[in-house]
Amino acid sequence: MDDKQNKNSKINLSEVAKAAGVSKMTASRVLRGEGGYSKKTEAKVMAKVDQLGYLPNRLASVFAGDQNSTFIGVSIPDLGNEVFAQVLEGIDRKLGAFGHQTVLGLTQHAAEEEEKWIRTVLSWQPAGLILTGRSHSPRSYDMLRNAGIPVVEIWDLNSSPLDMSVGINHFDCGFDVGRFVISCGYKSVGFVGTSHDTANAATARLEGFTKSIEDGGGKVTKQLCLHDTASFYPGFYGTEQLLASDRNVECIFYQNDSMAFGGLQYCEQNGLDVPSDIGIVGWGDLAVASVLKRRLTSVHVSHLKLGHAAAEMMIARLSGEPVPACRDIGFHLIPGATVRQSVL
Amino acid sequence: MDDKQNKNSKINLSEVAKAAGVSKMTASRVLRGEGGYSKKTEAKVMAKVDQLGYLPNRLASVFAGDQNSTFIGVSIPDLGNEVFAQVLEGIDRKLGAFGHQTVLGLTQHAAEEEEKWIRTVLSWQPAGLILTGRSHSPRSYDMLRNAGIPVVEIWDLNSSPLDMSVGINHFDCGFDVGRFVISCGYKSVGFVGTSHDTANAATARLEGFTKSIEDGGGKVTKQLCLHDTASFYPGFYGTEQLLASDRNVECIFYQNDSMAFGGLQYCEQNGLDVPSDIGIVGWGDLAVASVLKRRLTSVHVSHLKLGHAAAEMMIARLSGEPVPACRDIGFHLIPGATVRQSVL
DNA sequence: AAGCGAAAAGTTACCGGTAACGTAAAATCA
DNA sequence: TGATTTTACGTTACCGGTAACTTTTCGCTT
Repeated sequence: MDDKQNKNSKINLSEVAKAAGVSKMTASRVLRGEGGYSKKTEAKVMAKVDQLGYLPNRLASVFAGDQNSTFIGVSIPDLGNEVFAQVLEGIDRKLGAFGHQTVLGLTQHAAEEEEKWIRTVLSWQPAGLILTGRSHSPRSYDMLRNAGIPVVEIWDLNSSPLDMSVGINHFDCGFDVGRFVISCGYKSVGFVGTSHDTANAATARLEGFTKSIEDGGGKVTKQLCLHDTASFYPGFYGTEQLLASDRNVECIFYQNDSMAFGGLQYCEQNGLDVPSDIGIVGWGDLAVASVLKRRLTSVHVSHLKLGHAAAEMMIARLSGEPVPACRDIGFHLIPGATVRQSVL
Repeated sequence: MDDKQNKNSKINLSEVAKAAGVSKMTASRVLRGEGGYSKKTEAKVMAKVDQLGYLPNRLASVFAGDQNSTFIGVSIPDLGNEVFAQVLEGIDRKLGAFGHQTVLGLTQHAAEEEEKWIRTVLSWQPAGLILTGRSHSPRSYDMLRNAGIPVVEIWDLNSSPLDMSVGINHFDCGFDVGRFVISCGYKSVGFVGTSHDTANAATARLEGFTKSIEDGGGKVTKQLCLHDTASFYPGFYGTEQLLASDRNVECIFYQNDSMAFGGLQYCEQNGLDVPSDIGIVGWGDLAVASVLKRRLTSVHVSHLKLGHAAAEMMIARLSGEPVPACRDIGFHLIPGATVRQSVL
């Protein structure tokens, strides 16, 4: 009953127009501020809009206008990783400021999940898509190409993106970290992360890291890829596992600072001094690092800025401005104090 | 040119039907699996769907069917607070599993932002709304009532919700924490948080806390509401500020564990022993607490479960099942080791 | 073979707006 | 004042699907 009444009370443009004594078209013009009507008419229509509490049906107008909607589909692997939460926040804030809406998709790092989500979200005629990661299923590629809408791939910089790409080069980043670790005199190092996906950015970092470690005469003796979120506790027990299987590791590179902090705690609670007994290197310059006594060796990346950049590229593209295909937002190494002093 | 071609290549149901040699309606029936067609026809249509890469236009079908969409609008204050990121993750995962899409809105704890977002998202004819918090602008209330769609208010349990409510009673929660703090023998206590909004859940916790502290003969001598996110560093400098203005505080209650950990770090780095010099109480049982040597005194709330519950209520309601107006997901106090031993 | 009912397919109208075009009224001009 | 332009508004058709109804086809019965 209540429901029925509500449905009845959901007034549309025709009713507003009728109430104001004008045609539907005139009311439409007034609402869009398109011009071509008198002040008097405008006042009449707006009065009725207020009085009746009219809310336009954007579904209908997008549909009618054959234009795209203001939806932007945004896919993010998971929100348990602080990094992605920040990226999403950056994207949504910027998009919102420009009148766009975020349709969220959590893909759990799985290409099939992403494909399912892409299919669904495309059926809503979004204005564009922002996807995390550069590897998609073949069908996803087909759908994305056919859709003919802007696509921004974020996170891992893609020199030949589907359309646009913004992020950093994770291989290079890992490489720089490795070189730095070598310069601190470490030879036998380990890695603790959670990515089990070869196309993943963290994997790219590990590859770059391994390369420069080996170039420098060292060795990544042990790498752990846990099936878990990249958060504190996996860093803790990952460290335990790694050290249990290889006691000679001198320095550990973690997927991010949260994990690194978990590792720090493990060491501290097990009588290992950082950095004299073991070196700890994080990634991302995350919030937790800001309160530690000893500056965590890490890599600064502005995740919020990454989100902003992605949204800006999308918006620029939608308004017809020329947009470069790739944008590198850069990173910089934070030497920190959780490794031995570098000779550099 | 590419664009034009893409637009042309965006085929619709009519074209599929024509290609398959059937009417639009028959093709529609096949795609919806509605029945009333032969196996042979089904095969013909599906073959063309695959061949042409047809993607249905959900905008049109929602519009035509006069049904609501599968969108659910979800408003969240911010993602810098781990708590809300978890809630959102819980909501989206559950909604996704039932074929719904999340349209995100970050309200920055501001009722006006929320109102703007509600207006926009309602124009997309969502199936329902999930809102964080129980206080909305008068216009928001009007719009929500007029929309005639299910609304779930999460976070702070609302005994007279707009429609449905799920969360915990934050006043009671704060009250329990206060009673526990009193039982540990503390008299002069402080609070560090970030909420400057009186209708906020954290404020409700503070009120409950203050009540029981005063009931127990103690006093909340200093309360700090920072204009910042409820994260690590604000906990750190908030503690510094609080102690600078009142050296006699024996125990501090924080808005969440992240802030509490920031406080812990401040104390440790400034020669204050926890718990002998000062007691630290967090809230939320967040990820960082899992790796600390000393169990952080806190309150466990399952944020993921809260998100699931909200989505479940929404889905149940949409499928016509009876749903209780309120659902309390509960909490429990974690005594921890960052306060003096309780006499309880 | 005619009759009948069910299954399969087609027709029409419509959802709520907007583009494109048409027309009446007001303003400007010769 | 009549012709011409401008402004203000109305009409019609359509976007891409689906509900409701109608028509055709087909198998089965007697």
